[in-house]
Amino acid sequence: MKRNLEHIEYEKDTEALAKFAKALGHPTRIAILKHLEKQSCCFTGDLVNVFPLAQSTVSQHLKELKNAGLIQGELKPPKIKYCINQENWKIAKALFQQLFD
Amino acid sequence: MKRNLEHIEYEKDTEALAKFAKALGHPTRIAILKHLEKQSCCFTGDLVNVFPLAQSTVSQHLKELKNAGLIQGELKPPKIKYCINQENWKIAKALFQQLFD
DNA sequence: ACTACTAATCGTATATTTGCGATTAGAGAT
DNA sequence: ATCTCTAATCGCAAATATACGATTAGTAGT
Repeated sequence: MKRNLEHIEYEKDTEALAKFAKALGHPTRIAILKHLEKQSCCFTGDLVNVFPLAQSTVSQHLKELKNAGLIQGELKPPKIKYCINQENWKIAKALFQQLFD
Repeated sequence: MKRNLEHIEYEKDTEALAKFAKALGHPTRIAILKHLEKQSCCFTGDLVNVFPLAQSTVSQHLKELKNAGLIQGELKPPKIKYCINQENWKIAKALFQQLFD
C-alpha cells in the first residue's frame, strides 16, 4: 500500500467490529465457527477431516480466529481443544447487533 | 493461490454470511455504513470530505459494499445518492443473528 | 457542440491473504 | 534419551485487497 497519510483513527467500536468481521470474512472460518457451536469444542485434527484442506491451512484459519479473539485453545495433550471465546463472542454479537440495530 | 482442489462448496448461508462479513471487514466501510444509517442517505462527495481518503479510494469501498449488496446507488444528477439496501440488510442481519444465536 | 461537475474506472505499487508441502516445536509415553 | 503424535510455523507461490493519481464516462446546463 502506498499511503503517505498516517493511519486513520476510527472509533474503537468501528475498529473492533471491522476486526471481527474480517475474521468472519471467509467461508471456511464461518464453517469452523458453526462447527464449534455445534460441537461446543473440537480439535484441529477433526477439522482437517471435515474440510478438504491441508493441516497447515486449517491451522492458519484457527490462528486468525484466535487472533481476532473469537476462539481459544486449551492444551489437551496430545491435542489442542478449541472453543469459542464466549466473552469476546458476546462483544462481537453486541457490536453486530448495534450495527444492524 | 495455489489450489489444485476445486472450489470448496459450503452451505449457501455460510457463503452469504462470509461475503457480507468480508464487506464489513474494513473500518472505512463500517464507518461508511454507520454514516449511511445516520444520514439515511448520502453522496460520494460527502464521504470524500468525511474521510481523509482519495475520491477513488472511497469509490472503491462503495463499489465493494455495492457488490456485497449492502448499499445501492440512485442517480441524482449530477450526484449519486447512496442508501443502505434494506432488503439485503435484513438478510445480513438475520444471518449474523443466526450465527451468534 | 461545449462546459462543468460528479463519480467510476484504469494503471500502478505495495501489503495482505490464502493455500500448500516441509519442517519444527511441544507434550506425553516407552 | 527416544519415539510418537498433534499442531504450529516456515518458506514459497499466487491471488486479493488497499490506496493513490490520472483519466474517462456520464449527465445537466449553456
